Amino acid sequence: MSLIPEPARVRLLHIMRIMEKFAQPLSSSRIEELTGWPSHTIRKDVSYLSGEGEGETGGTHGHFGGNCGYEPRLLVPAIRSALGLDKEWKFCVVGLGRLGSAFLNEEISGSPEPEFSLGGEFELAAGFDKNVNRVEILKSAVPLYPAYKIGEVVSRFGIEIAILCVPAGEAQTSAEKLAAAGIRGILNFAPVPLRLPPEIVVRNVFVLDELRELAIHIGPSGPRA
Amino acid sequence: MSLIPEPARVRLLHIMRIMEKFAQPLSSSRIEELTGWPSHTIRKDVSYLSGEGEGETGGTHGHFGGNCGYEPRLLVPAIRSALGLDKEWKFCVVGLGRLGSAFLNEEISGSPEPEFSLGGEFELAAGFDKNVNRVEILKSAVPLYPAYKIGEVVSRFGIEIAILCVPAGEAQTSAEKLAAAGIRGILNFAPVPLRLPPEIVVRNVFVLDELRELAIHIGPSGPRA
DNA sequence: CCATGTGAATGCGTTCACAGCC
DNA sequence: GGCTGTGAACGCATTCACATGG
Repeated sequence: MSLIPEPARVRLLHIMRIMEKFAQPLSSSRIEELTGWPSHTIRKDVSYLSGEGEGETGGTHGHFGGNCGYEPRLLVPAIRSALGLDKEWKFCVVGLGRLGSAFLNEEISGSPEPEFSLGGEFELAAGFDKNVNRVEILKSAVPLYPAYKIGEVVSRFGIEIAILCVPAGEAQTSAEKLAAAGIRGILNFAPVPLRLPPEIVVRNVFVLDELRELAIHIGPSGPRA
Repeated sequence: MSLIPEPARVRLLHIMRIMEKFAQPLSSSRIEELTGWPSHTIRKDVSYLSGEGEGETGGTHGHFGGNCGYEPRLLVPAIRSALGLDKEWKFCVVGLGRLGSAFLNEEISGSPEPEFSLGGEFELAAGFDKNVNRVEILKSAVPLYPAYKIGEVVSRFGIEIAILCVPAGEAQTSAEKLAAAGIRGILNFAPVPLRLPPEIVVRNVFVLDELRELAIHIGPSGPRA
């Protein structure tokens, strides 16, 4: 079932994001301009979709549009369903410092611009913080709870994903609380690796590593060292 | 010079991070436990270092430690130099909303715990925001400036990297300002791709995509769909 | 035994080149 | 001509298996 290579799935994810903002058809070469990935790679990635679950037309041409490019109306749902994203996910934010609170109100940054919305497929269902004061002071459209209620709230609301924004020293214990509560995936912004049962999917965002990778690509004295 | 495969460099980066916190030697199998990467992969990655610039011992054994594992004192500097990280980098934060301000004071989250420090190799040299009010109100150990001073400050201080935390609508213009000022790398948290000259290295952190990738790995009804 | 170290084989994603369709 | 679509060739990272040293 999961025959699509992971790098291809990541690209399809980005392609989907771009297409969501367009109504007109987008050709593979136009997508190349927008993403930097070669057009044949895009075509190959899209071709994985036809090989999968939805063998509709049976022809060898134009599954997702005519000769002018890919039709967002056709491609976006196909990607969503092939990637298993045609589902509503509930997630929570654990740790409401400056970073964690940035995710409240379904925003990613400190601005109310709609482009920052997380979109319809992920619903922010709760926020948690160890500091009861902060929980009560922070204004938020989503309900906030003290950290000791993680177990109760996560399982009651069926929250499956958590964004972990606590300090490094609390990350492991917070993660274990989430695991015990039945969480299934954690997006970890705390700069420490988490030790969890393998059935729990962890994705790390280590800002220091990101800076270092940038530095690697820049090189000591130019774009290519 | 850059013969080390990129995936290997990323792993070496993480290995370096882990070793920085240890004084005792770490064996490849111990690193496997900590990272999940197989020990032979770690050994292969380390072996790339010997093939590169530093052909020191000439032997076929124990470049970076004895028979008890890798010596952090030896391995960490070797990785740093092989990856071109033995240099001080100045960076700035553009956009001081909740997300951007989380990076002030060299912290990554809203907590003053030292583990969140970005370490010695990256120096936060400035913060910028379009909103002059915010620039004046925010307390910070690093100097803050209104956004129109980006060009002046970046070139004067020799800032080479920027963390971009502005709303999507401002991202492209902010990035162009940075580019004109001579920035060489951008860590982009704004959820839009940036169109910049190819000599400028861009690394995107799209939280929505991270959530989606998590969801992909979790699958519709279990760890593996 | 334990550990690292590394050429050689394997496997997989990318790239190519061309076929099919408008 | 444009485009999508896809099997096949290619190249590179991973993995294996074994050599080397303590």
